[in-house]
Amino acid sequence: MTVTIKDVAAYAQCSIKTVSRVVNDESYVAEATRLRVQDAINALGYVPNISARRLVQSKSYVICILLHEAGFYQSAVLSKVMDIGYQFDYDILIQSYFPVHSRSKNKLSGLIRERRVDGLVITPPCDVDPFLNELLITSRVPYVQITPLNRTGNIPYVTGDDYQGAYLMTERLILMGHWRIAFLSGPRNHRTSIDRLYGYKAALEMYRVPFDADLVWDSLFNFDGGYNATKLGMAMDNPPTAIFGGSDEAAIGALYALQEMKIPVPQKISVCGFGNLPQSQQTWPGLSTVDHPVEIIVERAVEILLDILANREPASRQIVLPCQLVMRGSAGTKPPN
Amino acid sequence: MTVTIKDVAAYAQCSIKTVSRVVNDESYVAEATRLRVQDAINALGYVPNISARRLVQSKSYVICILLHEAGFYQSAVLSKVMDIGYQFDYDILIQSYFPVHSRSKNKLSGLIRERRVDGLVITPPCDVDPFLNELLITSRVPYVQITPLNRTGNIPYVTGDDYQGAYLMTERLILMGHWRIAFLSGPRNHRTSIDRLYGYKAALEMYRVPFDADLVWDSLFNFDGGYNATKLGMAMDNPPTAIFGGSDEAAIGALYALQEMKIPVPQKISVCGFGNLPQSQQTWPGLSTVDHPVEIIVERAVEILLDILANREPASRQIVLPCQLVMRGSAGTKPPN
DNA sequence: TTGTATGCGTTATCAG
DNA sequence: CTGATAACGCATACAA
Repeated sequence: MTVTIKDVAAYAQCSIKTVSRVVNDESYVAEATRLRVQDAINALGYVPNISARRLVQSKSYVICILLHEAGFYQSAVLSKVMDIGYQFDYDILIQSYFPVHSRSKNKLSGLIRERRVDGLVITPPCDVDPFLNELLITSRVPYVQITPLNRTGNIPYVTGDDYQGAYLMTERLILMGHWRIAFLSGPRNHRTSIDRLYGYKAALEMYRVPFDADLVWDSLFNFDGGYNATKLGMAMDNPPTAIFGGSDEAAIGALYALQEMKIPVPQKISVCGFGNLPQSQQTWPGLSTVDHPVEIIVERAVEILLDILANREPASRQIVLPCQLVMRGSAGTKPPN
Repeated sequence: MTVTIKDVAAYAQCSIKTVSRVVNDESYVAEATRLRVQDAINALGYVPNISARRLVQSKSYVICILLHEAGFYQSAVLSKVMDIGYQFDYDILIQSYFPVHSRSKNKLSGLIRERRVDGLVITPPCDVDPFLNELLITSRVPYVQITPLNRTGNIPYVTGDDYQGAYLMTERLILMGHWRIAFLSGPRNHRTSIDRLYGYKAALEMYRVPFDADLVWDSLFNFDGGYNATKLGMAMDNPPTAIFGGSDEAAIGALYALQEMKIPVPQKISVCGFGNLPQSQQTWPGLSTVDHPVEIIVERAVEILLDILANREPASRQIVLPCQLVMRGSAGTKPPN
């Protein structure tokens, strides 16, 4: 039925090992033999059986991208993954991981323990889950983390410089005259959220702008969170003249809330986000934001993983990429009182 | 090194076949033996080698979702895929397919011909590519299409009723007093685009609203297309009082253009989309749109594929799901002249 | 209810 | 440069 390496060998009148050599581009094959084998392969339409190769090499040639939930950030990650996926020899598996579902745990556990994947890229906030960490350690499967919580040890990771990005944006807002800047914060165990808050605080301090804890609004980094926080926060006695969303999603929620309250942006209040997700350039006004280089981060993470799998020492195992401001229409100078 | 079925058999003092039976939940195993084997498995930490199983069964236990590019629609598809992926025994591979890149072709070709995947879900507009079709036919790999161009033959597909959805929305706009309704059309070879245009035309006809070819604006179904078309179209002598975007993306582009031109929505002009993508509820005003049940479509498509792979006859092989209107703030009654 | 023997299609070893 | 042969770990007829 299916044509195997034996058939090719018979057709080309050589041993299967020689066919194998040709298929795998090994050296020490006479040119004449190589051509004869190539012909045989074409004539018979031979395609190597990947399962056999995997079995004998104990490799799956699959890497897994682990994602927590399906949000806009995750979509951006997946976009890039798709984009590069066809370029290398590994297949890319996507897997969601919800620690609360035991089925999800089992699935992932099987994936790793049965060696169905050679390595993983872990996206936040999967890395905070103890079960996953235990699994990764005990199974000794290689992995690279994206923006992980814990950056001690020798585990490879790639991340954007959230602290620096938040600092830059806060500084910019201050330079535009804003003194009362609300910050939409995210989940407490999310490293990204923590760093961005610190960056915000650091800039305030540097410019001697008093920090007001009442201006740190919990948003969970999503649309609804940003919306609710803004609705609530703008009702305070002394509302801010700028809102800095720790994530684009939250900032877009804030934008929506302000529209609903008929508070004009940026005339009355400025709004900024963090991420520079595709959505941020489609709002009106365009969302000023911090470019968090997701695409490069994903690319680097996959590169490192592939290096490790190939026993190459990666150029760098721990990468922190700088963020940049992207100013659009949603931020302006502080309005006169 | 690694513990195999033999080790378990030795430990449990039985044959490997018996271990195999226990592992695969086959009948005809004495309860006592089963327990002994279970103990051995636990004691030794045995995990079946998936590659060996795959080799001997000639199955990969992997299904592939084929996507064309990385847009918001694709993100919605992936979200759902992720959401259900951990529930079944197959691993999910995502693969992009750009017919113009030969590398992309090679990758896909290898994936299918090397039987690295047992089946595929094809999303639009991948299905219009002749190379892919040829590949799918000759390789005899099972697949299910989502919203395909060609619906003849016996190839399983799942789609939303684009014609009906567009009809409903156009009707609604007419009933709100609109007579001049622009339609943002998509790529000509995109079945979705064609059907939505027909639905639009049919409603106009039904209500005896004259069709004006100048009101069909090319948008490519994306943000930029919608933006450009609107900028251009609104400059005409007799501009429309409503814009019906054949896709949410295009409609969001239109919304942006109108904001930029300071034409108030919905006071001066109504805007509607098609898709009900997550983005459509985050614009201001909220985008009135047609709910295209992507999630259900994906779910059904995967179900059908799994049925086929398990040699079960699917409940239905060709499914057309109705669309529903979702009215939000962006559409209102026609303004007085 | 249990076991034996064989094959799946490669890659790897080591001798020619 | 080439080839015979042994793994790889499991499933499955076929026996017992």
